[in-house]
Amino acid sequence: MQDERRKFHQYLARSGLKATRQRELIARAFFGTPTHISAEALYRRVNGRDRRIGLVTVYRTLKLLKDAGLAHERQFGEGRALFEHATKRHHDHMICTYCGRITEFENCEIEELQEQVARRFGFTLQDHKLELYGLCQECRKTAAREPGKVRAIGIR
Amino acid sequence: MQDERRKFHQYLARSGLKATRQRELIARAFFGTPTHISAEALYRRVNGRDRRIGLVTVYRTLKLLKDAGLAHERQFGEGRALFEHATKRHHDHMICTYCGRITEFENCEIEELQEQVARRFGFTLQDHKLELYGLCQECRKTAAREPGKVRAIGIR
DNA sequence: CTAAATGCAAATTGTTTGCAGAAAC
DNA sequence: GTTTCTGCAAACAATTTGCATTTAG
Repeated sequence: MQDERRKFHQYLARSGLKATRQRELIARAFFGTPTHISAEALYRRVNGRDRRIGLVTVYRTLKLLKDAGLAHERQFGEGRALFEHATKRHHDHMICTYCGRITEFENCEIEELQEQVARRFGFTLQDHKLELYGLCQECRKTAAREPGKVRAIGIR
Repeated sequence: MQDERRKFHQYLARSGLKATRQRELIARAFFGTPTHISAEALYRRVNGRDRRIGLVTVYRTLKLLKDAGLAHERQFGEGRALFEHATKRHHDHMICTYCGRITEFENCEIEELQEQVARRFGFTLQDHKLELYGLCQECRKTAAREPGKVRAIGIR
C-alpha cells in the first residue's frame, strides 16, 4: 500500500504529471480496497471524504493507475468495469451468479496448460482471463427455492 | 442450421410467440454465420436484404435466441457484445490483441481442472469463460516494428 | 379479432471529451 | 508563469424501452 502509492508518485514524476490532492485521495482509497471496486463505488468513497472530487477525475485517475501498471480493469458478467490492484499475486475469479460474490483462486496447472495451448497455436500470450460462473454454497439452497432469478449478478 | 431453425420455431410456438418474417430472416442470418457476430453486424446483414428490418428487432431476436438456448453472448475485450451459436461444441477463445482475430480451441484437461477448483470451493459450476489474449503469429512481427499500438483490438 | 411484434424516437448506462477556471511545478 | 488538472456539461456508444401502428395466429 505504501509501496503502491510511492510507485504511483514515481510514475507521475517520471511522466511529467502532477501529484494533485484528488489523485492522492483516489489512489489511497483504491489501494485501501482489498478486492474489486467499480469507478462509481470508488467515487462514492472519495466523494464522501471530499465533496470536491468528481466522478470524471476518478475515471481519469484509474486510467493513470492502469497506465502505471498498478491497476487491472476487469469486465465481469455485465455492465460496469471493476478495478483491482495489479500488484496482487496473479489469480482468477469465481463469480456467484446469484449474490455476485467474487472469490479469487489460483491454479498453476491451469496456467501451465494455457501456455501449452498458446504455444501450440504460435500465439504469444500477454494476458488471460478465466472466470467460473456458478452458485456459491450458500446461494445454492436459496436458488433451489426461488428459481428463475438465477444469473442476476448483484455486483452493482 | 436447419436443425437450429427448427428448434427456434419450436421455442417460439411453445412460448406462444409469433414466427415473423424478421425473426425468420434474423435467425437464418445468425445461424448462417460460422463464428461470432455483433448485433450491429448482423443488423447490417439482414438490413441489406430487407430494408424494413430495424436494429432494435435484431437485439430483441438475439435475446430470444439466448432465451431459447440457441445463442451465447460473449463480452470480449472492449465494447460490443458478440454472439455465437450455442449449439456448437464447447470451446474457449484466444484473441489477438493486435488484429482482433479470434481463434477457438478446446482443452478438456483445463475443463477438468476447473471442475476440481469449483468442487474444492463448494461451488456449483454453471458456466465459465476462458480467454487468452496475446499476439498471433503474423502480428508478432508487425507489432515488433510499431510498438505502443498493442492492445488495440480491432473487433469493431 | 386479439395478442404479440415492429420500428421509431427517446431513455438509459457506463464512460469519455471539450473547455473555462483552478492548481501544481 | 506555464503547463497540467479539475469539474461541469455535453457527447458518446451500446443497448433498452414506451408507444402507436402493423401483423400473425
